[in-house]
Amino acid sequence: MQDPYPHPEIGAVPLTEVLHALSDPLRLRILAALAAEGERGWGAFEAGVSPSTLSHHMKVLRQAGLVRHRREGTRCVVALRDEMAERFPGLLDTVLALESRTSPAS
Amino acid sequence: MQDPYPHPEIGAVPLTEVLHALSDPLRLRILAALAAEGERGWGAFEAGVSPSTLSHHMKVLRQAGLVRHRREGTRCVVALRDEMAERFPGLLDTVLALESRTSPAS
DNA sequence: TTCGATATTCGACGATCATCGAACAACGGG
DNA sequence: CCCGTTGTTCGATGATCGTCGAATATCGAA
Repeated sequence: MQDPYPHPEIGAVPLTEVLHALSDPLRLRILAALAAEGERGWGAFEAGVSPSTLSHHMKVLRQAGLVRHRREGTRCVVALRDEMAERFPGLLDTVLALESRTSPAS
Repeated sequence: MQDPYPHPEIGAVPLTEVLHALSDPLRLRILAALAAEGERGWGAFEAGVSPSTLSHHMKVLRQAGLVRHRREGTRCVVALRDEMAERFPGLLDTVLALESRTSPAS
């Protein structure tokens, strides 16, 4: 948990890396939660996996330019990174819309 | 090269499987070529990989419901599978549009 | 300064992936 | 019927992935 977190230059992220980051059910659920309810404390995710695994997925999302990590006191706040909508317009919106239609939010 | 080829029920394909199929540069180029010029003989792809590798990627695309393989005499014709636009509307269009903008067609 | 809460990093493990060459199967043409 | 063309399948190999527990780092609070 260092600060600052390494975030990639958004223009340097390849499309295929973003698509790969999106191709996992858990990561998709994380993004859907962020899109629905805004930013969120790291610990507030009920992922059903160990902390180390969750940390791994967060890192994949961060390196793909999809989320930003920010330190807030002793915790970590995760938020969608809005530059993604400029880098790849429509991509995240489309995928999340399809995801919610296919696997309905409880 | 058997006939008929096994094609999945389009409704049974998970979104994450499609996204995974899309997350490879070569597969993306194959789809872009099909979208740009319509169906195409298997052998007409200049993929820069061995036939067995190309066959593998074709299989991934087929199993993800993105393309259809059809036998035509002694050859094999590959085409985009249009049911994909009903299963996941806008997904392929969005991705291909972004791909062509990011890596310009020569 | 010591302690607990919070998240990352470090092996390790089995699974999947992208790639290749070799062997194989199916078909049309001689 | 034998051949060449056309893809697929079958190991094999090295890389990456998802997962975990243990160890570690950082910060606020006591």
